[in-house]
Amino acid sequence: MLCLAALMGREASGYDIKKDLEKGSATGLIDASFGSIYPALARLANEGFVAVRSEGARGRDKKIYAMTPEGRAYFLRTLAGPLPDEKYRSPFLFAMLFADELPRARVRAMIDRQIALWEDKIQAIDTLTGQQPACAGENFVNGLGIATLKAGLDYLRRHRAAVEKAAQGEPSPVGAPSSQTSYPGAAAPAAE
Amino acid sequence: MLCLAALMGREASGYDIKKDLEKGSATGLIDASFGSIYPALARLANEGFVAVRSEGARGRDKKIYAMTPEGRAYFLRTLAGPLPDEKYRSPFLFAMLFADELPRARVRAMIDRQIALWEDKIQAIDTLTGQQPACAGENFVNGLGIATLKAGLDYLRRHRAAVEKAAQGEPSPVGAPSSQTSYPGAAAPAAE
DNA sequence: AGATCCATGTAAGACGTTACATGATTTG
DNA sequence: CAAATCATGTAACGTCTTACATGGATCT
Repeated sequence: MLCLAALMGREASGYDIKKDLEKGSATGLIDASFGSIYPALARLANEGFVAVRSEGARGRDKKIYAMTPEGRAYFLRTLAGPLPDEKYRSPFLFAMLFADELPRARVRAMIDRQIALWEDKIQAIDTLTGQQPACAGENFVNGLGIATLKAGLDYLRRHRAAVEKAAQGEPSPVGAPSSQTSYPGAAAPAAE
Repeated sequence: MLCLAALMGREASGYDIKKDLEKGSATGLIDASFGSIYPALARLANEGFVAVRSEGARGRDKKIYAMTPEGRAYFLRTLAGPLPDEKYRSPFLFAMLFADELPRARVRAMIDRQIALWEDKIQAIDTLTGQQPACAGENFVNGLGIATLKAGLDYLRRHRAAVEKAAQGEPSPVGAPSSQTSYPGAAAPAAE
């Protein structure tokens, strides 16, 4: 699916596809490693959804893949069919659920980092949007990304004080929780 | 990690943990199947991070797990350590990237569905927030979720017209792309 | 009585990443 | 000349989901 998507726009080698995904506006939304790209391309070629052409450019052996009409039809048919649920895995948000139990300095650092990450992502999308002309679909997705990222940033900036206040005040060298909430028989800190 | 998180708030059986995750405000953010929960609990018990107690309530054999001080320390230490990157997998956004090539009716339906999903999620968070008292961390995460979801909804409503206009106008029974963009030798539609 | 819920666990399989193995070419 | 980049692929490993196997209890 991913490889087919990459080949909708142009012909490419496995290596090219990896680069495209890294540089694309949608990092974190879409990515794949060589270990999945190469087998996927081989399978797609086998099924007739892509065509391979070897190119010995300057002595290198390079396999250039291109979508076939069957591949295109299959791809669009799949996209138009029922889609799986979306999934958002955020270790940051997961950690924030327990901000009350974490040292304040760490909570601050995590939020700082998240703000920086989201700012960078907005920046990256902006830059890419300025560079290449995009179709309506891409503009739509990029715009949606920017809108939600901005809303997230805004929320983080406005509400961070509340969580940070609730976090554990004592720096306490490393990981020794200062107030145990309500555990029967839980008193010994156990450093390691 | 997930199981430890669930056991931060209360004692529970594997079954209970699954239910908690399903009913928690963070569906899509956090989930796990029995196939991963039970082995995880066994491993954690083996490592001394949780304690097991069998309870033959009404003849049923039920294993109730509770966090140990070691487990608690381990959990908080991990959360305070370096966190992996966040990942957002959205088949919807992925499909929208190619909205220009999809039938307009399908694009409309997908956006309608996404709006409904996000509305439901906001509703679910609101309801849960009203029911149970939460710590600062949970309120923070819930608030952030609502803020970004609302921004997303707002964006979808304001900009959907643009993508829908760019999508393929001809309904054309099923999956036959009406305008091939620029593929050398791509003329035969190939229904299947 | 039959369906549904409570409850645990195993096995098979899908999927994806990391690391390894290899080698040419370009750049500093 | 060394380092980075281009380029492909395999193998090991981990993680998770699905499906299966099992059985008591509760509800209709």
